[in-house]
Amino acid sequence: MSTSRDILVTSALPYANGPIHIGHLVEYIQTDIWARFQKMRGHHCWYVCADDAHGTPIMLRARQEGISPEALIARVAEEHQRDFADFRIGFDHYHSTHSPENRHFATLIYSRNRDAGHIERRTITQAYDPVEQMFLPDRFIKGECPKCGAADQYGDNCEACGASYSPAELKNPRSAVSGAVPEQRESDHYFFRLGDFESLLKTWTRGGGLQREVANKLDEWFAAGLQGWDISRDAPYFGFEIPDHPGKFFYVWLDAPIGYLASFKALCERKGLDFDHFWGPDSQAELYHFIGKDIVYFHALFFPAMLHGAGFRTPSAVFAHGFLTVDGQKMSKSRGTFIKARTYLDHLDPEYLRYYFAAKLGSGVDDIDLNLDDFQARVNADLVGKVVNIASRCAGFIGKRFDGRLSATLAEPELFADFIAAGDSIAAAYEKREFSRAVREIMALADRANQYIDEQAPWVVAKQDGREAELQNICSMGLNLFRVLIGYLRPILPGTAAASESFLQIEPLDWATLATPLLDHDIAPFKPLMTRIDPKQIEAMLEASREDLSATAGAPAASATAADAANPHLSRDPIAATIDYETFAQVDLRVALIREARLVEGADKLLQLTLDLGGETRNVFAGIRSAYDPKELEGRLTVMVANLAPRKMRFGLSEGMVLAAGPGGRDLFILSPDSGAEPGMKVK
RNA sequence: GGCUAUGUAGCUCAGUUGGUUAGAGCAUCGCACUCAUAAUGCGAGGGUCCCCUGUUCGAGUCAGGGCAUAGCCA
Repeated sequence: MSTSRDILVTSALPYANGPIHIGHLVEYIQTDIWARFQKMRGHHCWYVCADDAHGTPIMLRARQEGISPEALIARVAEEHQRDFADFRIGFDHYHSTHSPENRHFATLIYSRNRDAGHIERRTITQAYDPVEQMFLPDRFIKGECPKCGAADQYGDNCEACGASYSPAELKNPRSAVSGAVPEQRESDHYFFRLGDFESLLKTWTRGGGLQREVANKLDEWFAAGLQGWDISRDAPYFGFEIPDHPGKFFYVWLDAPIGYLASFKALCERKGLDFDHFWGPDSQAELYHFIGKDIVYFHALFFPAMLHGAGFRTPSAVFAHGFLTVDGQKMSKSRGTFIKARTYLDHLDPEYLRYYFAAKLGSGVDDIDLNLDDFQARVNADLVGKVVNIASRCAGFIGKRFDGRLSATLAEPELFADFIAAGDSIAAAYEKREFSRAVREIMALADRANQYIDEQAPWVVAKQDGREAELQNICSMGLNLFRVLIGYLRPILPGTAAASESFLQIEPLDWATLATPLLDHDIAPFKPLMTRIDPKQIEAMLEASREDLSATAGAPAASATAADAANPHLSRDPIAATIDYETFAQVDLRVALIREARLVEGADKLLQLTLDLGGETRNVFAGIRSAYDPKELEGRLTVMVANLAPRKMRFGLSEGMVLAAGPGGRDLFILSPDSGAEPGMKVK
């Protein structure tokens, strides 16, 4: 084996506003397999990660939950780490971007780039929410698509027609936070001059550390010209304040990748490692970032440029992977295929998913599909039927007839040598992240092991007197083949490997010791190492995932694709997940008489309604001015949500809402009960 | 719309620099076996390699144009 390498690997940082799901796990499992493989090869490999804890979505979510952002990210960090640990993701350290180390490095990298002239100030115009008194990220502005007119689209692109545009182009824009009409306001922002690093980046791109597809993408970006990158955000913002610019904060995407440094720094403190050996400008250590293909931009352009500008080394390589689909389609909440890590763990063994992903992962950026029927068939056939079964077939004889003792000699040294020789090719596949190839080769060996046992027919030998030594040799040979197989699978199946090691009563396997067969050795009684997947478990997991959704009713339903546009309403606004009656009954709908309707001074979308509930009146602001003249509403009956929390608006307190359908503009239609209904009647 | 990928058996995927009759696992069917968690072994059937047009003695592989799917467009 070659000399020991110093390797630092990372997975992208999960965002701290929600739980880990099986889509995330593709990356953590991929990275973990690679890191475990490197460790088995005897290299000094460190695997670090962290929660990405800053930004507007976290700030707003915390506010929505009525807790501080710190409390939110602390809770999520705990959930994330429990999920990762249960999937046997073997981080050497897990940190947070909201940490002193990260503040230190973010500030350092910023100030060094600033001092070198790579930061410039520009005044930009941005949407501003006058009610919340904050600037709005594109995702927090909603309105009608300027191309197709679909209502309720985000500020960056349209989910109905796929158009992309700037928030300023949206028709009837409004803040997703307060509902207010956004204003355009100016603000000073700080930009990282990415263009200063074009030649560095071109050299780095050609350095061989990037996948072909990713390098192609970069060439495209080079051709388009590198633009400055806005790295600041205005208060209020949950993040790090820029030291020399009070009221300005580092954009979350600035300090997220810097979290790799911060997390590793914390590991260095714990383990006494030399940080500069890995991150210094002349570092000879290897540095790899595993990421999803959607964030190549940040990792292959900004991050290396900022590191270089601040006097750190650039990554050896960035490894992008594709997305996960389930049964050939995007994960869907309504189909139950939006499966959280925890939901999976409640029903299935993590080893199954680790194996299945490994069996499908290559070094490219292709999406991979979790086909649930295939998943069950493949895990049962390969792992239980083939691999674990080898141990099971042999262990009984060794236990019952030889008191758990393996032979002192190896029955088929040539076959064993073939198994060991195959290790080079398997290792090469692991090294290149061609896990699916490694799995194919390992399974071909498992087939040979089963063929060997079949040819030798120990169950026949066992019935013949005087052939005891032969029987012991055959079964010992089978168990030695099993030991090599489980060694090869160890990066993928750490749990099964550990159980096998304790069955064989051996130290944790590494690549080098596999070549020495286990002879004249006592093993423990055999216990099943892995059980089959029952389809009921998968069905129960899907069912639970559907239930997860109803627990969070009110979350936006899965977005519809432009393809199923037969009915534009259903495709723009898909039917939400099923809820039970109790959930529905929480909404108190009442028949209301519109006693008075008035225009609202200063609001071009609102009408102020005075609603009579038969003994109680409510003041409600309704966004229906574009469709109704106040006079035509007075005296009408309609339906309102009577127990909606009052909302303070600029024009007063709104104590409920009236129900209306339609995309907006003139096409808004409020509900009316049939004649006979009286104000205050409950709708149920 | 532009760009980057992907499209091979019912399912999931291999197919190296173009080279005989396109492969594997699962599923299906037949046979054998009964040590093993109904596991295993042997064998069979199953293909318009998305479509079209080229290049070539020869194309799953290369080029051009379509179609479908996914992602990116800061």
